[in-house]
Amino acid sequence: MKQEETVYQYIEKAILENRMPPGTRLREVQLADIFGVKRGLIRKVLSRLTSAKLVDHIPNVGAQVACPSLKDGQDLFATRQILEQSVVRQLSGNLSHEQIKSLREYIQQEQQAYQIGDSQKGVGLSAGFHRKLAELTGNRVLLEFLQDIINRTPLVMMSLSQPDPTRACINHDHRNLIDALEAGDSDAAVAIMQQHLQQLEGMFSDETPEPATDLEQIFQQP
Amino acid sequence: MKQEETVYQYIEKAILENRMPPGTRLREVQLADIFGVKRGLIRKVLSRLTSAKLVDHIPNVGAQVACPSLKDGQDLFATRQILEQSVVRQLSGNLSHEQIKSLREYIQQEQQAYQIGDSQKGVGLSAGFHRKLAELTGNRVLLEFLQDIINRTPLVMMSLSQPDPTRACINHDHRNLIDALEAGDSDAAVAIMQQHLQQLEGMFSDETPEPATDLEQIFQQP
DNA sequence: TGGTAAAAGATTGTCAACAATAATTATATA
DNA sequence: TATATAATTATTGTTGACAATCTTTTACCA
Repeated sequence: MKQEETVYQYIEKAILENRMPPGTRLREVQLADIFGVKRGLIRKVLSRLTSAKLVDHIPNVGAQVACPSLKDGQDLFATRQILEQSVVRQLSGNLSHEQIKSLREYIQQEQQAYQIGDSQKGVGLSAGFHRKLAELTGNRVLLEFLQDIINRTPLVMMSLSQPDPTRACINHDHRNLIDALEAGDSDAAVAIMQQHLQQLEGMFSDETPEPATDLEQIFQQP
Repeated sequence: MKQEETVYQYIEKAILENRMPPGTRLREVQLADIFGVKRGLIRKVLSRLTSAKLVDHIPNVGAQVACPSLKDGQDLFATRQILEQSVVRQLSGNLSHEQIKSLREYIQQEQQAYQIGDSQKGVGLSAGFHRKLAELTGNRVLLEFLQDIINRTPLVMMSLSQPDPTRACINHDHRNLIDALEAGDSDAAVAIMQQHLQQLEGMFSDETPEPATDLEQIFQQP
């Protein structure tokens, strides 16, 4: 695979999984050494992460994991409501049996992950469920935007709320949502999504986590 | 001003104003010579324009002005409908007298530009009106997304429709929209926006314009 | 003539060395 | 000791030269 893409995904994953809390400094030479690549490649990756708003870049000082403000979080969730409510309204009553079946299988995986205590995997699958819904609309621009928002959400949660295993999506909601989509009850589907996201947003507080320092250790486990 | 920003805006403007039609090749050394900057700076700018989807980049071949497909255009407009309908619904009945007045002054400028035949300026102001609405929501994420969409729209129109001075926003719609916003008639406001965008989208065809070749000439006039 | 292969040219991609800037430490002084 | 200032170190930013790749031209042959 393309080297740049690999490095990008490693760092992105480490940020999304909160192994590098907001504020953690990302030094170019250090990252280059860790991944065994040239500094120029790291610069490109950090630049991309910056435009994805996962990283803050201060000229002549450097990059650090982004620290979204409370307002950033509120605006993100407000926009997410607009887009995801539209998604479920579009999908409601318009999914094939195969598509419904595929969604049900997906949330079963999700549930299993939580049951065996792998909340890390569960959170990832929960985010994946929302992406899957966006994919089903077939609208690539909408998918692109929602992907962007979904990726930014973990950082917002980390910046603004206590680390808490229950902060993930509620699997029960996902099941109810699929039922409503299958039944073609678009009002119910929209209402479920609205409450679902509101509940997530409700977990904000004003705690600020400590930045990480030991990057080598963080990238031990791929 | 920062050199990179200046160059970015020059090239962006040239693309948005259709001085470089879709498919026009953007050679690094040529652009570097034109703007009197190093090639590295041009590479950064082209990279940013690529992630803004105004430029297509083919590895080891180079950059060219993006050629959005018909589906790209449809998806873009569908997403624009979602976001802009939400904007006017939020704004309806929630604007101060000053804000309404500012909007009216704005479309007066717009109208004047069209009346004196400066359709170039008119198109720019029309796009600005839509951005202004997004700004008034106060939601920076929403603004960011809509800005992105508004910037991509001219390229879509150029790729998919005949160059046509009437392709711009209809000023009359903008006036009616402000009236509805002031009156707090959100349903009317949404309906106006819906029809307004639909009309714009209706101008698609399957013509493909010729790429430009003489970049020096294009950048004569800043 | 038409088509294929080699050579030449043009263009993008990468890198290592250097420059510029910021952060840290050491030093001097009241 | 506390503060200001200078020297040092660490880090990011830039550049020119070279490498890799693609495109065009040329030469050759059936």
